Amino acid sequence: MPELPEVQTIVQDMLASDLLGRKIADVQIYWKRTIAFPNPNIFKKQIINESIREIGRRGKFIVLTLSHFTLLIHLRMTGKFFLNNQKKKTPHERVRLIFDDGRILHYDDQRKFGKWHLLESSNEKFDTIGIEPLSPSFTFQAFKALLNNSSQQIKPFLLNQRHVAGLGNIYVDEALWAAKIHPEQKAKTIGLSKQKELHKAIIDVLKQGIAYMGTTLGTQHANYFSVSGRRGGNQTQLKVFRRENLPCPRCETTLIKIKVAQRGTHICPHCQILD
DNA sequence: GCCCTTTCCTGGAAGC
DNA sequence: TGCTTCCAGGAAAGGG
Repeated sequence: MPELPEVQTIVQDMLASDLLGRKIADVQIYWKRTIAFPNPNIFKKQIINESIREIGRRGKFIVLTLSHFTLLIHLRMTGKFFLNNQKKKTPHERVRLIFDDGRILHYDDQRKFGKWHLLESSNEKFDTIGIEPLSPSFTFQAFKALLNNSSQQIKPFLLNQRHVAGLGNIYVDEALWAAKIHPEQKAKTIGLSKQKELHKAIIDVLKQGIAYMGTTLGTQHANYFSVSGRRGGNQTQLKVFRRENLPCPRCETTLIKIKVAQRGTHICPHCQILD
């Protein structure tokens, strides 16, 4: 599932694909509900003839700055992009953008959870998104203040995009394992030294994810591919995620899978103890 | 206002 | 073998 490192890799791929300055000549919508805003007819009218001015990321959103609008895309579980010249519709294609050079950006989304928003300003959407964990504003002091202000369990706290932007199930499990914190520990009850370890772990697991160009799990129906169709490499670096019944890389205790806030959660029952 | 539950979706896996 | 049920999960909406 695309989280910050996967979205970052997609953005880097789009930038490397010479999409900047390209004009959108046409658009096809195969699943109307993918277009969250505005309604699909208005969306079509507004986006045709727009040019791509900037390509970026905010949290898990891909941000395409166009001539007059901002296109925000959230891939959720199974959204993917492929850029090529192939006109044939793929089985799970929901939207396609056709550029003035003939290339087609196919948006594939098996489970139809992904959403596109075409807005005049991205501000309204970004008001509710928290700190970028790889930006200078993600200081330990800022993170500590957020933790000390929440009685939520640490796992759902970290998954909540209002606090820290871009974390999902994979990188939260990895960061909590690295900091030796149980996912059900209440945020405000985490001690100072573990708060510091967690702050560092979040940055480390995300940077590693980007360095390995994302995490691709599974084979046939893998949930993440870059724009060029390349698989990520970070799955070989995971320490706990989807590694239940395997030994903990730190202490060799058998890793287990539990449920926290309705999410499948992977922990080492020896390293990650509730305080 | 905070926290928990439900909903949206498909297809592979598990159960019978 | 073939059918049904369960499960995966990000984020928004609804409920307590």
